[in-house]
Order: sequence, then C-alpha cells, then structure tokens
Amino acid sequence: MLEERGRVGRPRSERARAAVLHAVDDLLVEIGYAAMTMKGIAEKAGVGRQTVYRWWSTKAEILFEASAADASHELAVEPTGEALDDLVAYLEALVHFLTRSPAGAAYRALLGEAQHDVAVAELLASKDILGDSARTVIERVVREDTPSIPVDLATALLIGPAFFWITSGRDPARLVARELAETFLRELRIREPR
Amino acid sequence: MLEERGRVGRPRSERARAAVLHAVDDLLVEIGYAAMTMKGIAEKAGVGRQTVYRWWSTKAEILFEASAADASHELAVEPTGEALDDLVAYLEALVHFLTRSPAGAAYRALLGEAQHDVAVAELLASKDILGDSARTVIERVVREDTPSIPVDLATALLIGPAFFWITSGRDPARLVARELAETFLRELRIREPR
DNA sequence: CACGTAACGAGACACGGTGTCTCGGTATAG
DNA sequence: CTATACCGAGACACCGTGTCTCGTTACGTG
Repeated sequence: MLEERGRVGRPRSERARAAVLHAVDDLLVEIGYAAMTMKGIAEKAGVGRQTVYRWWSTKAEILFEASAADASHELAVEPTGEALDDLVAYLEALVHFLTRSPAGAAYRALLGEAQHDVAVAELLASKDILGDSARTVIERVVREDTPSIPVDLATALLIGPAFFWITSGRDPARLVARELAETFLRELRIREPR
Repeated sequence: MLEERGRVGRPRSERARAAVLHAVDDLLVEIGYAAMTMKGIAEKAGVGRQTVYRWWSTKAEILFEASAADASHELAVEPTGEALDDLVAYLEALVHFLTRSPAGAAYRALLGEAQHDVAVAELLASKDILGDSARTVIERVVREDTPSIPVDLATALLIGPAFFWITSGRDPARLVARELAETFLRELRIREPR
C-alpha cells in the first residue's frame, strides 16, 4: 500500500528522514525543546525545509518519533522475581526518565503542549508510553488471572504520585521510590489477598 | 517602599491593569491559551502594548495572576464532618477544575509551559495551588497532631492518580473519585491506626 | 499655578519563525 | 528516454515579539 502510493517519481529519501531524527536528538540536548525550530532542524540535518514537512507536519511529531523508542527502552526494567524490587526499580527508572533523560525531557515537553494543543494530545494518545511501561510491571506483579483491580486504575495509582511530584516541579531527590512502591503494593494486596 | 519608587510622574493606572486581567479571562474562554498573544491581549483590553509589559513580562505571568484566585476558590471544599466525603468532594472539585474550568485550563497550560520553560516553572513554584488545596483537606482528615505521613507525600498520593489520569489525556468520566478517596483513606489509616 | 516627570494609548520598527512556493537538479518506473 | 516526484536551497508573505518613539495626560513639588 505504502509502496503503491509512491510508485512513480523519485522515492523519498530514508537518509534524509534519519538525518532529521538525528538532528532533533542532538538539538534536544544542545538547545532544548523550547528553542528548537523547524528551520533549525532542517539546517542542522542538512535538509530542505519542504522535505521535513513532507514527513512530519509539526515539531511535536518529529520529537515524538525521535524519542518514543528511547523512552520505551529506558522504562523497561528487568524482572527480579521480587515484586517490591520490581516496583522500586520501575519507579526509579520513571523518575530518572522524567528528570534526567533527553527522551524524558522530550516527553515532558510534548505532554506540556498536549495540555493546550489537541493535535499533540491525540499524538500522545496514540502511544501510551508511560501507561504501557507501567502495565508491564503491574501485570508481572499481579499474579491472578482476573485481577480485582482494573489495570488502568492500578497504573494511575503507581505512576500518579511520582508523576505529579516531578511535573509539579518538586525536588526529585526528596522522592523515595521505595516508599511509593510499598504503598502501592500494600494497596494491591488489600484488594487481592494471596 | 513601593510607593516611594513611583513618587514622581503619572501613577500607574490600576484601571489598565484590571482591564488586562479581564481581557485575559475573556480571551481564555473565547480563543484559548494557545491562540492568546500579548498583542491580542493589549488590543482586547484597549491598552498600549508597553503598558502590558510594564506590569508583566510574559503571557504566563498575566495568566497566572488572572487565574490563581479563581483556582484557589474552586478547589476549596466545605467540611462535611466525614473524612471520606471530604476527600470525594475534593477529588471531584479537582477533576472539575482540571477538565471544565477556564482557570483549570489556564493552570494546565502553565503547567505545560513549565515543563520546558524555567521561568514559568519558578512562577508556578511561587504558589503551589494544587498542593495548598490538598493540604487543607488532608490536615482536616488527619486528626493526629503528629501525622506519621509527611504532608507532601500524602499530597502526592491524593492528587497524583487523578492528576496523571487527566494530564495524560485519559477520559475523566472513567475516573471514580470515591474509589481514589477510599484508596487514599485506607493508606492513611494503615499508617496511622485509630 | 506652572513645571517636571513618568505612565498613558497608539503604532512604527527590526527581528525571527512559520508554512508555502519556486528553482535547477536527481533518482526511479515504464 | 521521458514522465514524475522528491531532493536541497532559499525567496516569500504573514504574524507575533519586544523595544522605541510619538503626542498626551495625571500627579507631585516648588
């Protein structure tokens, strides 16, 4: 289907596409999201402006694509066999992602724009990076086949407190992942004994 | 001190200041935060552009001032005498604020900008609207003089899940305030028996 | 009452980003 | 070999920014 559309004429350059994504990665670290412009991206990538617009229509789309893969990777934690340790590791990864990682900075910027830009909100809704990563850990911790707690509620309970802490500008150093993990696990076990 | 600085010359017009704040309130509802410009604000207020910049240096500052009072008011709930009811009422007010109120829209927009703009982050940190309102309810619910749970942790546990739910674009209708309130209260009572 | 001073509304200004368009050139299908 | 669509480059009109300059106005002081 995709190939049929572009059967005629010069094919799109994957090279140009990769150069743009790479440029965005660099610029994000060098100058930050706010100072990033479509103009700057094109120049940094050594690519025509029209070429950028041919692949993506907004800065948000490029950034999302450039950081989504990194994000999923950074939020994946190895199972330890111990529920509490898994949760602690996940929350620490989450906090590190949100506060230290370039991909996390991109995610926060996008999440910010989503608050007053419907297009960005829909973009973010298309791939629930935080929710997916949390779901993986939660399903690992919850052994029952039919958990008594809805997964998305559990997601909000697990992620919510840390997420609020960070995005509302509180000091990450004062956030104790183990405490949040214990609280969450306690709640889980009250609802689901054994 | 403040009066001494402006002892000479024509005094600043409180009328102009009020006109700007009022214009921002209107524009927020009419065209939304994203479409709001300093130019547009000045014109809507019937005020010179320089006058706007004399009082505030950014759009964020005006919006913050224009909506902070509304926000505090909308997040204040009457005590019912029953802890659970208080928490439910608060969470419902919080969700309504974040999803329906113009002041809430302003707050979300500011919070969004704060994710990639240090100045806005500092502005928001200067008055912790959500945290303050939550603290009031929490201190009402926690009867002990020396609660075994730090207030700001409790704040994150109470607000976090709902906050994450909304800002990550999940459907507010699927959020059950009573469930979150019960969960929070359960956690509080485990830590603090009696 | 006159004078100095600073804020007033209005708008000109240079600057920079936006998204579109046009250019000559180029890679691929038929 | 021709048609076609993409390539990099950059011109273009548009808009918002923040500063500056008008002539005007309200208040303090002498």
